[in-house]
Amino acid sequence: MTDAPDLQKSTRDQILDEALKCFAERGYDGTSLNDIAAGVGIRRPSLLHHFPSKESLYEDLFERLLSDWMQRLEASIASPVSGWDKAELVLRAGFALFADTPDYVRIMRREALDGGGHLGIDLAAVLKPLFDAAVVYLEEQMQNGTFRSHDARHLLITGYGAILTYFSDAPFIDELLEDKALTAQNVNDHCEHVIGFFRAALLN
Amino acid sequence: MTDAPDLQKSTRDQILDEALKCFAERGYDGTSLNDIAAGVGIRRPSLLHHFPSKESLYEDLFERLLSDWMQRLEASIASPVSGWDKAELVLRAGFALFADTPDYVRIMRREALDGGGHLGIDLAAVLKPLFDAAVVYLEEQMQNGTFRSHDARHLLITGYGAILTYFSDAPFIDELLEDKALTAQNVNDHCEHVIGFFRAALLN
DNA sequence: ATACCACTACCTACCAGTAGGTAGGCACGA
DNA sequence: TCGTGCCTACCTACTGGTAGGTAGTGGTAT
Repeated sequence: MTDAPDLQKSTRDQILDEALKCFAERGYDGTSLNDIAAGVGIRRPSLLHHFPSKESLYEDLFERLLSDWMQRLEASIASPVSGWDKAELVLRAGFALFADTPDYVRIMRREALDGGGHLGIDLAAVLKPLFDAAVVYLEEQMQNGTFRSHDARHLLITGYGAILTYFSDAPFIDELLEDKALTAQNVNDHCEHVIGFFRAALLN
Repeated sequence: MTDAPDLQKSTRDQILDEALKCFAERGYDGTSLNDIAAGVGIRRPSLLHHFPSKESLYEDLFERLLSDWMQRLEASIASPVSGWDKAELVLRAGFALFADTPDYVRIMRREALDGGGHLGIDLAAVLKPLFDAAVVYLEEQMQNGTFRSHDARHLLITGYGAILTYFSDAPFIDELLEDKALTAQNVNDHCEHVIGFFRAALLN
């Protein structure tokens, strides 16, 4: 409980930080416990003193990030604005979220690629309620003429892909842009672009 | 799509087929040569009789798929239509390409996630000329008023993410849609949606 | 104080299992 | 007879995980 000036993070937190980096960069199978332990500066058995297994370490990490995301997203979803402003708010919240946690994004993307199957947590099941709520919202806006008509489900999937990709594929996009994708400037440019693009597509 | 009778397929081609499936599903590190060999019905050393190493098998596969893609894309890019029709043509060509080769898409996505680093081939370097040409084309269309103004580079990245994601994350999207994402019907729906969405965003 | 105790965090040494890859032999068709 | 295609047997390196030991810490009874 001594919340004194944290000169140094606990070993456990250092492990989680390093694991996040490694899993994001090289994936679950591409990361060995030795890699993580070495990054922290301890031996593998010492790491396994803090987490009972590789899988449980990954699950801890994954669940923590997922609940972080849900909290932040729900905060913006619950806000009382409406119409385009709400869509823009959520888009901006998503961008800010991803920009803050690009390593999380890559892990999520890897999970989506694998179909979430290789671990206990079902990513899609957690996100589906949000998805369904967004579908209802979009269809309302389309029906009352605020938004142009699109297929709400496919629209959401398009938006999901458009935003997530910029962060998950950052190493690739670096090369296309001939510049670091994740600089504050470039992230901001992409955010403004996506919002402008969606506005152009949805509003008359 | 309807391949020639399997009886006629060389072992080498069977290996390439099985490797494609495995690498797409579980990634490079998640796939062992035993997995591939077992899928073909031979032992691992027999597989290594056809390919000198796991890495070279992967590279063969990857280069083959990349040149397939380039061929098909260039065919549609070279067509003499212009304005929105050209954008639509290329979008449709991309969709058809991805729909035909969803396993390739997942491998490409994995490669983009890893930054293409862990193998010799530089995906971004190959795609960059296409990217640059598309930027020039879009900026022309925007300047002469055919398209609304957007940041061409970010627009392309958005499009890339929107289309690729539907195929790469199919297992995840299955659950959101409560239906198989890759049925002909759903692929077609998504294609029409994306085209409608881009048309709405680009045309006045 | 001091001796004892329980506990944490780390270590070395080791395990069984599996990875990619090699060596060498056997069957068979040109 | 030679090359191809496949095999079994084996190698080394590394995986996740375990066993057992050792510092250091902090509380507590003497």
